[in-house]
Amino acid sequence: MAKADADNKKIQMVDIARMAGVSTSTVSRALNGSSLINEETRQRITDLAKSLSYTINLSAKNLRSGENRTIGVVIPYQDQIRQDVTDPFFMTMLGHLADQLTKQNFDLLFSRISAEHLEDLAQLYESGRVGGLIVVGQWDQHEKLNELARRQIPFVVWGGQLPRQLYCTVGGDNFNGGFLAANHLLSLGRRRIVFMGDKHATETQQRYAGYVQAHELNKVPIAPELYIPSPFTVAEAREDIKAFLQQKLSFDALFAASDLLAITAMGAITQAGLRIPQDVSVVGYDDIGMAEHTYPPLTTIRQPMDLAGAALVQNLMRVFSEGHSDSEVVNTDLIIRGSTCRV
Amino acid sequence: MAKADADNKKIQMVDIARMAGVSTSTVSRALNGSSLINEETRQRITDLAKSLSYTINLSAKNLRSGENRTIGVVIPYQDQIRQDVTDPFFMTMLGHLADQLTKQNFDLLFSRISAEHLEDLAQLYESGRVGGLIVVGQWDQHEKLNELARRQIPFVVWGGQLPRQLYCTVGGDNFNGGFLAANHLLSLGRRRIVFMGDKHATETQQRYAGYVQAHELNKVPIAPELYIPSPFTVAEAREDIKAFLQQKLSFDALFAASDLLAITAMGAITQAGLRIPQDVSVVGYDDIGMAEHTYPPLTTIRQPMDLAGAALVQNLMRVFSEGHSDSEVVNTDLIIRGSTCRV
DNA sequence: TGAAAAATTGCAAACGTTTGCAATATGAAT
DNA sequence: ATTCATATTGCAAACGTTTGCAATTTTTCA
Repeated sequence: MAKADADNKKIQMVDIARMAGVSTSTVSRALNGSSLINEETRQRITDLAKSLSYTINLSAKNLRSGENRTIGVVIPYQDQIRQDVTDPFFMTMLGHLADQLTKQNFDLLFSRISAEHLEDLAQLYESGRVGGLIVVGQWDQHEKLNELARRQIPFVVWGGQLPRQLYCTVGGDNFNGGFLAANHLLSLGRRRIVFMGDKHATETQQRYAGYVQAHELNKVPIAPELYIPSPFTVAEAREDIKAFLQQKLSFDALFAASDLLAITAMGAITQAGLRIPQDVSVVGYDDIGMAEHTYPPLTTIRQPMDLAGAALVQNLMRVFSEGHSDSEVVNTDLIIRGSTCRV
Repeated sequence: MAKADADNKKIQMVDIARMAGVSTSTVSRALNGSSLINEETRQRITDLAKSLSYTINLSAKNLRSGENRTIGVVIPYQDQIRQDVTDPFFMTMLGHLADQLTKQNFDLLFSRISAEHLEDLAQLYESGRVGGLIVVGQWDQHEKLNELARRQIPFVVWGGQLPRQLYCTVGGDNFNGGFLAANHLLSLGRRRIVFMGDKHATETQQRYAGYVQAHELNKVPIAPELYIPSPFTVAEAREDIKAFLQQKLSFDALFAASDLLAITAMGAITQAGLRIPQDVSVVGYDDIGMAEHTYPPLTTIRQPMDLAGAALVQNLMRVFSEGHSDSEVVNTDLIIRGSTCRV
């Protein structure tokens, strides 16, 4: 299976060496940019290699050198739902990570792993399959991640910072994001703002804290019934918000922990006969591509994904070289669109 | 960088062999399920390996055996836009592929490559990084893919079948999908159906052909001006449809080549003061998760992504073992929701 | 009981690189 | 010319597995 064809033998270092009239050592060094090699020789060899479209055998290289330029990227899924996390947010992140890693000459191994079994990540590293890991989404697995850190596995996490955290995270400023969203709504005169999201997830929790803080600063009390504990998946969210609407509670705004939730909510709200933004103003989170193109266009909190991807990779490199890296927070911005307006 | 720690030496076969009092050959065979090994011995060794949480070094294994259980998955991006393809469709596909590959004990190497430079895929294979490739999205690169097939690179493509195709594709029945969509609209009494999509892409082209066929069968002429040549990205789509609406052409339905386009179009149409579905009925393509939760919920063509992922993997295996595999078409279904109604 | 067959194991040579060290060639300094 | 430093190259031993073959043990059968 997937064996090299017997006939069409792949060209390798020894072939190049023979053709160039040098040893494989020289070829190896030339191709790796060693300073030991005569510049003219190097040129000759690299040209030859290129013209033969030689590609080095990575297994052999990794085996011998002990390095591994493959990074595992993991987007854990929630076990109960055993379903794809299709939020465009993740795809965007994945794209940026791929770009950054490629730029630094790393490969990206994509792995699906249950959030409940993050310990399986260790195996990915210990088998030599990957040289390090990037975990996108911390969910509520803080302890398991700490355990991995104790085992000296090199990894970084997209998520929020927590007390006594042994690993490096890069994340949006969730507190500030939550604050910006709620504060925006409050400043528009909204007073009964529904919060929608799963407070078990670290990031959502921090967004909620920002939401609370905005209320306090504006001296607006929070009605505890205005909370929809919806997870990140759309299917249940729809039911949750419908059930919420059934209760006929009075509310004039909604802040959702993701754009996907927000868009779903907008659908249900509109269907219930309420007008957006006049009756209910809505704010999302992430600024996924579609947010700009819904009707009305969605006001949301944007996280700079390109910077985030770069920061994740950079911090992982630091973990490699220094065994540790401080956590980092990237800015968040409020993007105001048509889904919010003054009362 | 990413080197194994010098102190905390990783356990390897020779260690297990020593502890079990056998040779590494025996350990290797035991762990690989060779029939040569005594059942009791195998049990002892596997238990030992598990208790030490031994993980085999893949580089060494691959190097020696010549196998490679890593599959490259490529979602080419359009060069001009040099931007993430964030359509949830791709993420869904990626998830299913990951599941299938994992189930068969393969790893998934995610690679970003420009659709214009598909030839770079060869290198991915020839360097031994991957044992085979899955290309998601054929776009308009038929010839380049044929060239790869000529070079004996084992790969399969998610996309449509074309004449004189040297490679294996798995795809939805795009013709039928287009037919179902248009026929549904026509049967509702719609007569001026806008088609939105990039006819350069093979798949879209075939959907268009189905759309044409439905018109012919229903003896409804197609107005050539009812075509919006929009690519798969949302940003431009928005402009395109706005420009279209400016023209004030009369139309009573819209069929978009992706749900993302359809949802974007719905936003613009609603904004222009037209009612969906009464004034304009809309049909999308893909049935992404959100389609059910827009307002109104989107009528669309569903492709069974789980089956598709499985079929892609299975066909790639066949390419491995037989050097070739016939192309395959998975069914498409019309999912009727609120965005379409009788005139 | 002995010989042949079958089952189980070990030896040692690969796999395609990298790299410490030795070897050679070149140039500089005496 | 000789010596010594420097620049460039090659030799050969790794890296951690797998696997053909030989070696050993056990079983079978006459």
